[in-house]
Amino acid sequence: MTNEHSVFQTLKAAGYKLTLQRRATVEAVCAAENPMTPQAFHAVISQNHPEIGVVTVYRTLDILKRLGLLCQFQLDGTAQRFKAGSLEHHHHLVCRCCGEVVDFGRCPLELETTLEKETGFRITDHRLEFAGVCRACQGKENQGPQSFSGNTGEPE
Amino acid sequence: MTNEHSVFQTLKAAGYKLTLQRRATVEAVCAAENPMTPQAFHAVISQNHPEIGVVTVYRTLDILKRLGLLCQFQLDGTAQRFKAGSLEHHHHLVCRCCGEVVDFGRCPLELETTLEKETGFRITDHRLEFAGVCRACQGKENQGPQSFSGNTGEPE
DNA sequence: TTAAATGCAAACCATTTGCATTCCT
DNA sequence: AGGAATGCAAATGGTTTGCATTTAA
Repeated sequence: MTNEHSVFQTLKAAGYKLTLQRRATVEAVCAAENPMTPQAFHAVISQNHPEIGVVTVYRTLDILKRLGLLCQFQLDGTAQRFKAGSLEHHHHLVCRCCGEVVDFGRCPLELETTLEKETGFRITDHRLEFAGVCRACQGKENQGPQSFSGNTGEPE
Repeated sequence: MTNEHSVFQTLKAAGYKLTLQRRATVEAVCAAENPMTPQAFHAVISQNHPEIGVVTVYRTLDILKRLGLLCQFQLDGTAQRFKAGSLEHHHHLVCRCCGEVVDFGRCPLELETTLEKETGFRITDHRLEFAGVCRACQGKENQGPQSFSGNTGEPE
Protein backbone atom coordinates (compact mmCIF):
# COMPACT_ATOMS: atom_id res chain seq x y z
CA MET A 1 0.00 0.00 0.00
CA THR A 2 1.62 3.18 -1.27
CA ASN A 3 0.77 6.52 0.26
CA GLU A 4 -1.64 8.53 -1.80
CA HIS A 5 -0.30 11.88 -0.76
CA SER A 6 3.02 11.50 -2.46
CA VAL A 7 1.18 10.52 -5.59
CA PHE A 8 -1.07 13.55 -5.34
CA GLN A 9 1.97 15.74 -4.99
CA THR A 10 3.69 14.18 -7.96
CA LEU A 11 0.56 14.71 -10.02
CA LYS A 12 0.29 18.29 -8.90
CA ALA A 13 3.96 18.94 -9.50
CA ALA A 14 3.63 17.59 -13.01
CA GLY A 15 0.86 20.08 -13.67
CA TYR A 16 -2.16 17.82 -13.47
CA LYS A 17 -5.34 18.96 -11.80
CA LEU A 18 -6.38 17.10 -8.74
CA THR A 19 -9.90 16.14 -9.64
CA LEU A 20 -12.26 14.00 -7.66
CA GLN A 21 -11.91 11.19 -10.18
CA ARG A 22 -8.15 11.26 -10.06
CA ARG A 23 -8.18 11.20 -6.30
CA ALA A 24 -10.52 8.27 -6.36
CA THR A 25 -8.39 6.41 -8.85
CA VAL A 26 -5.20 7.05 -6.95
CA GLU A 27 -6.88 5.87 -3.77
CA ALA A 28 -7.99 2.67 -5.41
CA VAL A 29 -4.57 2.05 -6.86
CA CYS A 30 -2.81 2.67 -3.60
CA ALA A 31 -5.21 0.51 -1.68
CA ALA A 32 -4.86 -2.48 -4.00
CA GLU A 33 -2.77 -5.35 -2.80
CA ASN A 34 -2.46 -7.06 -6.13
CA PRO A 35 -2.14 -5.73 -9.64
CA MET A 36 -5.54 -5.12 -11.14
CA THR A 37 -6.93 -4.33 -14.54
CA PRO A 38 -8.27 -0.88 -15.35
CA GLN A 39 -11.73 -2.40 -15.45
CA ALA A 40 -11.26 -3.86 -12.02
CA PHE A 41 -10.15 -0.53 -10.62
CA HIS A 42 -13.17 1.04 -12.17
CA ALA A 43 -15.43 -1.51 -10.55
CA VAL A 44 -13.94 -0.72 -7.14
CA ILE A 45 -14.17 3.01 -7.69
CA SER A 46 -17.75 2.70 -8.85
CA GLN A 47 -18.81 1.51 -5.44
CA ASN A 48 -18.27 4.95 -3.99
CA HIS A 49 -18.42 6.99 -7.16
CA PRO A 50 -20.82 5.51 -9.67
CA GLU A 51 -20.51 8.61 -11.84
CA ILE A 52 -16.88 8.04 -12.70
CA GLY A 53 -16.44 6.39 -16.08
CA VAL A 54 -13.98 3.71 -17.11
CA VAL A 55 -12.47 6.03 -19.63
CA THR A 56 -11.33 8.39 -16.94
CA VAL A 57 -9.81 5.55 -15.01
CA TYR A 58 -7.90 4.53 -18.11
CA ARG A 59 -6.73 8.06 -18.62
CA THR A 60 -5.62 8.46 -15.04
CA LEU A 61 -3.79 5.15 -15.04
CA ASP A 62 -2.05 6.25 -18.18
CA ILE A 63 -0.85 9.41 -16.49
CA LEU A 64 0.35 7.51 -13.46
CA LYS A 65 2.14 5.10 -15.72
CA ARG A 66 3.89 7.91 -17.57
CA LEU A 67 4.93 9.39 -14.26
CA GLY A 68 6.50 6.10 -13.33
CA LEU A 69 4.18 5.52 -10.42
CA LEU A 70 2.83 2.21 -11.60
CA CYS A 71 4.17 -1.24 -12.24
CA GLN A 72 2.61 -2.74 -15.29
CA PHE A 73 2.01 -6.43 -15.75
CA GLN A 74 0.94 -8.33 -18.72
CA LEU A 75 0.97 -12.03 -18.65
CA ASP A 76 0.08 -13.81 -21.84
CA GLY A 77 -3.06 -12.64 -23.46
CA THR A 78 -4.66 -11.24 -20.33
CA ALA A 79 -5.60 -7.62 -19.91
CA GLN A 80 -2.92 -5.38 -18.52
CA ARG A 81 -2.75 -4.98 -14.80
CA PHE A 82 -1.33 -2.21 -12.72
CA LYS A 83 0.00 -1.94 -9.26
CA ALA A 84 1.27 1.08 -7.38
CA GLY A 85 5.01 1.19 -7.27
CA SER A 86 8.03 2.53 -8.99
CA LEU A 87 9.10 1.42 -12.41
CA GLU A 88 12.60 0.84 -11.21
CA HIS A 89 11.43 -2.14 -9.32
CA HIS A 90 10.61 -4.73 -11.90
CA HIS A 91 10.95 -7.95 -9.98
CA HIS A 92 7.95 -9.88 -9.02
CA LEU A 93 6.62 -13.20 -8.05
CA VAL A 94 3.15 -13.65 -9.45
CA CYS A 95 0.74 -16.29 -8.25
CA ARG A 96 -1.02 -17.92 -11.17
CA CYS A 97 -3.90 -18.75 -8.97
CA CYS A 98 -4.87 -15.63 -7.06
CA GLY A 99 -2.75 -13.04 -8.78
CA GLU A 100 -0.85 -12.17 -5.65
CA VAL A 101 2.38 -10.39 -6.34
CA VAL A 102 5.42 -10.41 -4.15
CA ASP A 103 8.21 -8.01 -4.90
CA PHE A 104 11.82 -8.82 -4.41
CA GLY A 105 14.74 -6.50 -4.60
CA ARG A 106 17.70 -8.52 -5.68
CA CYS A 107 18.35 -8.77 -9.33
CA PRO A 108 21.16 -10.06 -11.46
CA LEU A 109 22.47 -6.79 -12.74
CA GLU A 110 25.93 -8.17 -13.50
CA LEU A 111 24.27 -10.20 -16.19
CA GLU A 112 23.04 -7.00 -17.72
CA THR A 113 26.54 -5.62 -18.02
CA THR A 114 27.84 -8.83 -19.47
CA LEU A 115 25.09 -8.89 -22.03
CA GLU A 116 25.77 -5.34 -23.06
CA LYS A 117 29.37 -6.22 -23.74
CA GLU A 118 28.54 -9.36 -25.63
CA THR A 119 25.65 -8.16 -27.72
CA GLY A 120 26.30 -4.48 -28.25
CA PHE A 121 22.84 -3.65 -26.96
CA ARG A 122 22.42 -0.61 -24.83
CA ILE A 123 20.17 -2.04 -22.19
CA THR A 124 17.68 0.36 -20.72
CA ASP A 125 15.27 -1.86 -18.94
CA HIS A 126 14.64 -5.35 -17.80
CA ARG A 127 11.94 -7.45 -16.37
CA LEU A 128 12.29 -10.48 -14.21
CA GLU A 129 9.17 -12.29 -13.22
CA PHE A 130 8.65 -15.59 -11.57
CA ALA A 131 5.29 -17.24 -11.72
CA GLY A 132 4.02 -20.02 -9.60
CA VAL A 133 1.54 -20.80 -6.92
CA CYS A 134 1.68 -18.96 -3.66
CA ARG A 135 1.52 -20.73 -0.35
CA ALA A 136 -2.13 -19.89 0.18
CA CYS A 137 -3.16 -21.21 -3.19
CA GLN A 138 -1.29 -24.46 -3.16
CA GLY A 139 -3.86 -27.19 -3.44
CA LYS A 140 -6.64 -25.06 -4.86
CA GLU A 141 -5.15 -24.57 -8.28
CA ASN A 142 -6.93 -24.67 -11.62
CA GLN A 143 -9.15 -21.67 -11.24
CA GLY A 144 -6.42 -19.12 -11.64
CA PRO A 145 -6.74 -16.04 -13.76
CA GLN A 146 -3.35 -15.88 -15.41
CA SER A 147 -0.60 -18.02 -16.74
CA PHE A 148 2.63 -17.44 -18.52
CA SER A 149 1.37 -19.88 -21.11
CA GLY A 150 1.11 -23.57 -20.78
CA ASN A 151 -1.48 -26.04 -21.71
CA THR A 152 -1.82 -29.61 -22.66
CA GLY A 153 -0.98 -29.51 -26.31
CA GLU A 154 -3.44 -32.29 -27.13
CA PRO A 155 -6.00 -31.89 -29.89
CA GLU A 156 -9.42 -31.64 -28.33
CA MET B 1 15.42 -20.12 -37.98
CA THR B 2 13.98 -23.38 -36.64
CA ASN B 3 13.57 -26.37 -38.93
CA GLU B 4 10.04 -26.85 -40.09
CA HIS B 5 10.25 -30.59 -40.32
CA SER B 6 10.59 -31.22 -36.64
CA VAL B 7 7.58 -29.01 -36.13
CA PHE B 8 5.60 -30.94 -38.70
CA GLN B 9 6.50 -34.14 -36.95
CA THR B 10 5.50 -32.83 -33.58
CA LEU B 11 2.19 -31.71 -35.00
CA LYS B 12 1.61 -35.05 -36.61
CA ALA B 13 2.61 -36.94 -33.51
CA ALA B 14 0.14 -34.92 -31.50
CA GLY B 15 -2.62 -35.97 -33.86
CA TYR B 16 -3.03 -32.80 -35.87
CA LYS B 17 -3.63 -32.94 -39.58
CA LEU B 18 -0.96 -31.45 -41.77
CA THR B 19 -3.01 -29.08 -43.83
CA LEU B 20 -1.74 -26.61 -46.35
CA GLN B 21 -2.54 -23.71 -44.05
CA ARG B 22 -0.69 -25.27 -41.15
CA ARG B 23 2.33 -25.91 -43.29
CA ALA B 24 2.27 -22.35 -44.49
CA THR B 25 1.98 -21.01 -40.98
CA VAL B 26 4.77 -23.17 -39.67
CA GLU B 27 6.96 -22.09 -42.55
CA ALA B 28 6.30 -18.45 -41.82
CA VAL B 29 7.00 -18.92 -38.15
CA CYS B 30 10.20 -20.79 -38.74
CA ALA B 31 11.40 -18.28 -41.27
CA ALA B 32 10.83 -15.27 -39.03
CA GLU B 33 13.89 -13.74 -37.44
CA ASN B 34 12.01 -11.67 -34.90
CA PRO B 35 8.85 -12.30 -32.95
CA MET B 36 5.81 -11.23 -34.93
CA THR B 37 2.14 -10.74 -34.28
CA PRO B 38 -0.44 -13.18 -35.63
CA GLN B 39 -1.59 -10.48 -37.99
CA ALA B 40 1.94 -9.99 -39.25
CA PHE B 41 2.33 -13.70 -39.88
CA HIS B 42 -0.92 -13.66 -41.73
CA ALA B 43 0.26 -10.80 -43.89
CA VAL B 44 3.37 -12.75 -44.83
CA ILE B 45 1.44 -15.93 -45.49
CA SER B 46 -1.07 -14.05 -47.61
CA GLN B 47 1.60 -13.22 -50.13
CA ASN B 48 1.73 -16.81 -51.27
CA HIS B 49 -1.63 -18.00 -50.01
CA PRO B 50 -4.22 -15.25 -50.16
CA GLU B 51 -6.97 -17.75 -49.35
CA ILE B 52 -5.71 -18.46 -45.85
CA GLY B 53 -7.60 -16.48 -43.25
CA VAL B 54 -6.25 -14.81 -40.13
CA VAL B 55 -8.40 -17.00 -37.98
CA THR B 56 -6.60 -20.08 -39.14
CA VAL B 57 -3.28 -18.47 -38.42
CA TYR B 58 -4.49 -17.69 -34.91
CA ARG B 59 -5.65 -21.24 -34.47
CA THR B 60 -2.41 -22.71 -35.71
CA LEU B 61 -0.33 -20.42 -33.55
CA ASP B 62 -2.41 -21.49 -30.61
CA ILE B 63 -1.67 -25.12 -31.30
CA LEU B 64 2.03 -24.45 -31.67
CA LYS B 65 1.97 -22.54 -28.43
CA ARG B 66 0.26 -25.37 -26.62
CA LEU B 67 2.83 -27.75 -27.99
CA GLY B 68 5.54 -25.56 -26.56
CA LEU B 69 6.99 -24.71 -29.93
CA LEU B 70 6.66 -20.98 -29.60
CA CYS B 71 8.06 -18.26 -27.45
CA GLN B 72 5.46 -15.70 -26.63
CA PHE B 73 6.22 -12.05 -26.05
CA GLN B 74 4.05 -9.34 -24.79
CA LEU B 75 5.50 -6.02 -24.01
CA ASP B 76 3.19 -3.44 -22.52
CA GLY B 77 -0.02 -2.95 -24.36
CA THR B 78 1.18 -4.24 -27.69
CA ALA B 79 -0.29 -7.24 -29.44
CA GLN B 80 1.26 -10.56 -28.59
CA ARG B 81 4.17 -11.71 -30.67
CA PHE B 82 5.46 -15.16 -31.33
CA LYS B 83 8.75 -16.59 -32.31
CA ALA B 84 9.71 -20.17 -33.02
CA GLY B 85 11.50 -21.72 -30.11
CA SER B 86 11.04 -23.73 -27.02
CA LEU B 87 9.19 -22.48 -24.02
CA GLU B 88 11.97 -23.54 -21.76
CA HIS B 89 14.05 -20.77 -23.05
CA HIS B 90 12.55 -17.62 -21.70
CA HIS B 91 15.46 -15.26 -21.77
CA HIS B 92 15.59 -12.54 -24.30
CA LEU B 93 17.03 -9.25 -25.17
CA VAL B 94 14.50 -7.21 -27.06
CA CYS B 95 15.35 -4.13 -29.04
CA ARG B 96 12.81 -1.40 -28.46
CA CYS B 97 13.58 0.06 -31.77
CA CYS B 98 13.49 -2.74 -34.34
CA GLY B 99 12.11 -5.57 -32.27
CA GLU B 100 15.17 -7.72 -32.72
CA VAL B 101 15.41 -10.45 -30.16
CA VAL B 102 18.56 -12.08 -28.93
CA ASP B 103 18.30 -15.16 -26.80
CA PHE B 104 20.63 -15.95 -24.01
CA GLY B 105 20.88 -19.14 -22.09
CA ARG B 106 22.17 -18.30 -18.68
CA CYS B 107 19.64 -17.55 -16.05
CA PRO B 108 19.78 -17.03 -12.34
CA LEU B 109 18.08 -20.19 -11.26
CA GLU B 110 19.59 -20.18 -7.80
CA LEU B 111 17.49 -17.14 -7.15
CA GLU B 112 14.44 -19.20 -7.94
CA THR B 113 15.26 -21.71 -5.27
CA THR B 114 15.99 -19.03 -2.73
CA LEU B 115 12.71 -17.35 -3.47
CA GLU B 116 10.80 -20.56 -3.09
CA LYS B 117 12.25 -21.01 0.34
CA GLU B 118 11.61 -17.47 1.42
CA THR B 119 8.15 -16.96 0.04
CA GLY B 120 6.55 -20.37 0.09
CA PHE B 121 5.68 -20.05 -3.57
CA ARG B 122 5.97 -23.09 -5.73
CA ILE B 123 7.60 -21.51 -8.73
CA THR B 124 6.68 -23.02 -12.06
CA ASP B 125 7.87 -20.49 -14.52
CA HIS B 126 9.86 -17.39 -14.95
CA ARG B 127 10.59 -14.75 -17.46
CA LEU B 128 13.63 -12.64 -17.78
CA GLU B 129 13.71 -10.02 -20.43
CA PHE B 130 16.07 -7.20 -21.06
CA ALA B 131 15.07 -4.35 -23.30
CA GLY B 132 17.24 -1.79 -24.88
CA VAL B 133 18.55 -0.66 -28.18
CA CYS B 134 20.53 -3.01 -30.32
CA ARG B 135 23.77 -2.03 -31.92
CA ALA B 136 22.19 -1.45 -35.31
CA CYS B 137 19.52 0.81 -33.91
CA GLN B 138 21.67 2.97 -31.72
CA GLY B 139 21.33 6.50 -32.99
CA LYS B 140 18.07 6.03 -34.83
CA GLU B 141 15.85 5.69 -31.82
CA ASN B 142 12.38 7.16 -31.30
CA GLN B 143 10.48 5.30 -33.96
CA GLY B 144 10.44 1.96 -32.21
CA PRO B 145 7.42 -0.28 -32.03
CA GLN B 146 7.58 -1.48 -28.46
CA SER B 147 8.63 -0.38 -25.03
CA PHE B 148 8.47 -1.82 -21.59
CA SER B 149 6.70 1.42 -20.68
CA GLY B 150 8.25 4.74 -20.32
CA ASN B 151 7.31 8.13 -21.46
CA THR B 152 7.82 11.68 -20.49
CA GLY B 153 5.22 12.06 -17.82
CA GLU B 154 4.49 15.64 -18.83
CA PRO B 155 0.95 16.84 -19.43
CA GLU B 156 0.56 17.62 -23.11
C1' DT C 1 -11.90 32.84 -17.11
C1' DT C 2 -10.05 29.22 -19.55
C1' DA C 3 -7.42 25.44 -20.58
C1' DA C 4 -7.77 20.98 -18.78
C1' DA C 5 -10.63 17.12 -17.55
C1' DT C 6 -14.80 14.42 -17.91
C1' DG C 7 -18.41 11.31 -19.83
C1' DC C 8 -20.77 9.44 -23.34
C1' DA C 9 -21.07 7.08 -27.52
C1' DA C 10 -18.82 5.48 -31.22
C1' DA C 11 -14.62 3.75 -33.19
C1' DC C 12 -10.85 0.47 -33.10
C1' DC C 13 -8.08 -3.48 -32.88
C1' DA C 14 -6.87 -7.91 -31.56
C1' DT C 15 -8.79 -12.11 -30.70
C1' DT C 16 -12.61 -15.62 -30.38
C1' DT C 17 -16.73 -18.10 -31.65
C1' DG C 18 -20.76 -20.17 -34.37
C1' DC C 19 -21.72 -22.53 -38.17
C1' DA C 20 -22.00 -24.27 -42.71
C1' DT C 21 -18.61 -26.00 -46.04
C1' DT C 22 -14.42 -28.37 -47.30
C1' DC C 23 -10.69 -31.40 -46.68
C1' DC C 24 -7.25 -34.84 -44.82
C1' DT C 25 -6.65 -39.73 -43.75
C1' DA D 1 -17.11 -41.76 -44.74
C1' DG D 2 -16.50 -38.86 -41.02
C1' DG D 3 -14.34 -36.23 -37.82
C1' DA D 4 -11.16 -32.47 -38.12
C1' DA D 5 -10.05 -28.09 -40.17
C1' DT D 6 -11.30 -23.96 -42.64
C1' DG D 7 -13.35 -19.44 -43.66
C1' DC D 8 -16.56 -16.25 -43.22
C1' DA D 9 -19.12 -13.12 -40.59
C1' DA D 10 -20.49 -11.78 -36.37
C1' DA D 11 -19.54 -11.37 -31.43
C1' DT D 12 -16.47 -10.03 -27.86
C1' DG D 13 -13.48 -7.54 -24.82
C1' DG D 14 -10.16 -4.28 -23.92
C1' DT D 15 -8.76 0.21 -25.00
C1' DT D 16 -8.92 4.70 -27.52
C1' DT D 17 -10.94 8.79 -29.64
C1' DG D 18 -14.19 12.72 -30.93
C1' DC D 19 -16.81 16.00 -29.08
C1' DA D 20 -19.85 18.71 -26.32
C1' DT D 21 -20.12 19.75 -21.33
C1' DT D 22 -18.18 20.56 -16.84
C1' DT D 23 -14.68 22.00 -13.61
C1' DA D 24 -10.24 22.99 -10.95
C1' DA D 25 -7.15 26.65 -10.49
